[in-house]
Amino acid sequence: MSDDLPAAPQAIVRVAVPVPLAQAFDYAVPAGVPIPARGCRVRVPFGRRDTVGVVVGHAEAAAVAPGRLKPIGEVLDPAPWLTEELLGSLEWASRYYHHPLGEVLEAALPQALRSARTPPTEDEEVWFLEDAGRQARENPGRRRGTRPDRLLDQLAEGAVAAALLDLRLPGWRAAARSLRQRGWVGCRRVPVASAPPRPSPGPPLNTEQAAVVAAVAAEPDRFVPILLHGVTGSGKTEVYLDLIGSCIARGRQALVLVPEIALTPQMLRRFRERLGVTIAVLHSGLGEVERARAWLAAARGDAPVVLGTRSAVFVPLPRPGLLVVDEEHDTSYKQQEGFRYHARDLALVRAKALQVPVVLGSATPSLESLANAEAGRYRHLHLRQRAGSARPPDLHIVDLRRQPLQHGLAEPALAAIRACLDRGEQALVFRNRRGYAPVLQCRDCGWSAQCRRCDRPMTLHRGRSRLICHHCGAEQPVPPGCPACGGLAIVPQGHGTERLEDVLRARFPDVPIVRIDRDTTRSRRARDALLDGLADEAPRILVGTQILAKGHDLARLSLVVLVSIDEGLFSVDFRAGERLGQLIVQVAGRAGRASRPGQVWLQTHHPDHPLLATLRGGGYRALAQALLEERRQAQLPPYGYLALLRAEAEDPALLEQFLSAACRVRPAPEGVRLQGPLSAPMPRRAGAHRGQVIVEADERGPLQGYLTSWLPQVAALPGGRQLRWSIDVDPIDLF
DNA sequence: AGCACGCCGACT
DNA sequence: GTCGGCGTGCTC
Repeated sequence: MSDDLPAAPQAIVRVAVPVPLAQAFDYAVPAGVPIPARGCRVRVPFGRRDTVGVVVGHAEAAAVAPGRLKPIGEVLDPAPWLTEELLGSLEWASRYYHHPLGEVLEAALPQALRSARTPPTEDEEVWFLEDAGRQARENPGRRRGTRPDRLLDQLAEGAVAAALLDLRLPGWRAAARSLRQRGWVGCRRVPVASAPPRPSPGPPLNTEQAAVVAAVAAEPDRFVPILLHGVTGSGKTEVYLDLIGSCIARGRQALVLVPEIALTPQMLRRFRERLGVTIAVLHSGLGEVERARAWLAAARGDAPVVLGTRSAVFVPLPRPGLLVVDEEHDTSYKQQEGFRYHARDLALVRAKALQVPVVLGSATPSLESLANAEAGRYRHLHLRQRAGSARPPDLHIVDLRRQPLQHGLAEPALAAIRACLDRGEQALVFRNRRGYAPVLQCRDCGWSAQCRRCDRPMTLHRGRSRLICHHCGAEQPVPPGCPACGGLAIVPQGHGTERLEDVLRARFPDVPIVRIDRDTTRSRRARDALLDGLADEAPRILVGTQILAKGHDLARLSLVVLVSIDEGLFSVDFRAGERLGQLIVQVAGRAGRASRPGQVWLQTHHPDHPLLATLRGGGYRALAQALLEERRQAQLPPYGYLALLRAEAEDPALLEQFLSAACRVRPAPEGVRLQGPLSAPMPRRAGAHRGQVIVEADERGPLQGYLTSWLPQVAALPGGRQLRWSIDVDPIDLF
């Protein structure tokens, strides 16, 4: 009888596999195996190997001949870790950034979940002393110093996690086993995140801060995008903490994104102490196990607060309540290789899908966000009051054309530093170039040290006695004489942080000088020591790069000198002006956080540059207005839309051939323009020749439509395999 | 991306 | 005669 029944239709799942291919692949689900839901990881045979993919759909019939359909190997998750919302947002991102879904999913999952291994459990094994063990420790005749004895000592104060015992007492397990048989010790599993909420109250909010909190509280379960424009020192973090606190109180999860360098132990401690909950932390410095643990804690809904950098935007939030993007203008939110997403933009996409408020905070908002606020798409809320000192810093411009510049620092700036130190305060000398000198040049024949793989000057690092290329990392010894003419007059040109440190040491021998850049913070220990030292309030001079531009409150800092900003004034990059304005304002914000107003001294050969005049006259707001107007006229973002096809190859002819073929392969429709082939602003890097095609459009829709039809044709171009190419939607720079 | 297959140069 | 170069094709 049952033989006559039609065979049950075979279940087919559509699986995204981590390969650079746009399609998903169909697999059969063997009879008797429960059909995995969307978002479940499955092990599948793929070509001649096995890989882990994610179920992205179900199908009635396979897209390939039944004979080619393979069965899935194993269902790795009984229930999906990826929520439907996250999967949907990732599918959106895959389409928007034109990056294969399988690779997007690969980027979103922690490494530990990308393989078939079982994910680390979220509870941990802890060992404790039984009463019998406690009595045994009292026995005066016990043999001291043996492993079992030391284990008893370890546990005497209370239960200890197995992971910690691994560190403190290598080889403890054998001892633990025998002691457990005697009933002296025991072990159990406890959840990691079991700290009861014990929030401590923060300072009372001022009216502006309270207004922001009220705006979010009014509509907690809706997508409300808020641009929180708060000057440095206005207490944006207090607003976040208050919002997160009420989010937790409603039993919801908050996701907070911060730029990489802003996520310091100090910040984490502040969050922990104020919110009184365990914070799941996700950043690049984490080990894979810790990373997976934090991710899973969020995915299970156990972590009330997730704090992380760019890739934390991919964390599942089963109980979503609030998204925060701190320093939303920061370019480190844009991934610059592979899947080139923008975490801030994806936070907006997710907040909309999750129907929760999203707060974008910055003292210097991106022009994109300002335009969105102006167009009414975001709510624009302000924090104008600086806590403590009432006044913004005074801006002084040093005209380098009228100043003899012996040492990179002009006399007025040096005098200001002296005066600052004499007041018992601290000065910050900011220079966006590490190393001793950006160029090493022969005075006789004009030769300069160039990187032969990048065609760019190499930076002299005098402490290490090396010439280093900051683009590809190539190193050379410093030549004793000019390699071109044999002369001995090779001299360093320009000033990096290392040289400024020397200059300042000679000029201010009585004052401690602390240099903070990638070279002095290379090792973790050195970095922690330097950052801990920042709390010191004695008079001194800090010299450094970007690293000093944000984070840390430096209570006694009252003077900031920007050594040179001229590169930023005349860069070819259309975002250079915006970046420079943000940098000046952010660095200036370091000064005068205490009771005294700060001073900012800015050295330039172009004191009359309109950017500086606007910034001086009307601050960041005025500058942003002016820059937005320029962008509008040039049809550049946020009033135009860009995508960039980048390519690099060893052979310049191959590059040219590929890019011009890409320009011809499909004509751009009305409203979309192709520009190229162009050579990249840095035409050679690490030996590779680099070029690009710019795709411009007046609207997002036509740009997306064109990319969707164009890119498959670009991918099919002959020769595409001999070079590296990628597409960058909403590029952040044109390099 | 992997990983195979496949056709032409210098080696045990 | 093979080991091995990387061009091209495929992966449900």
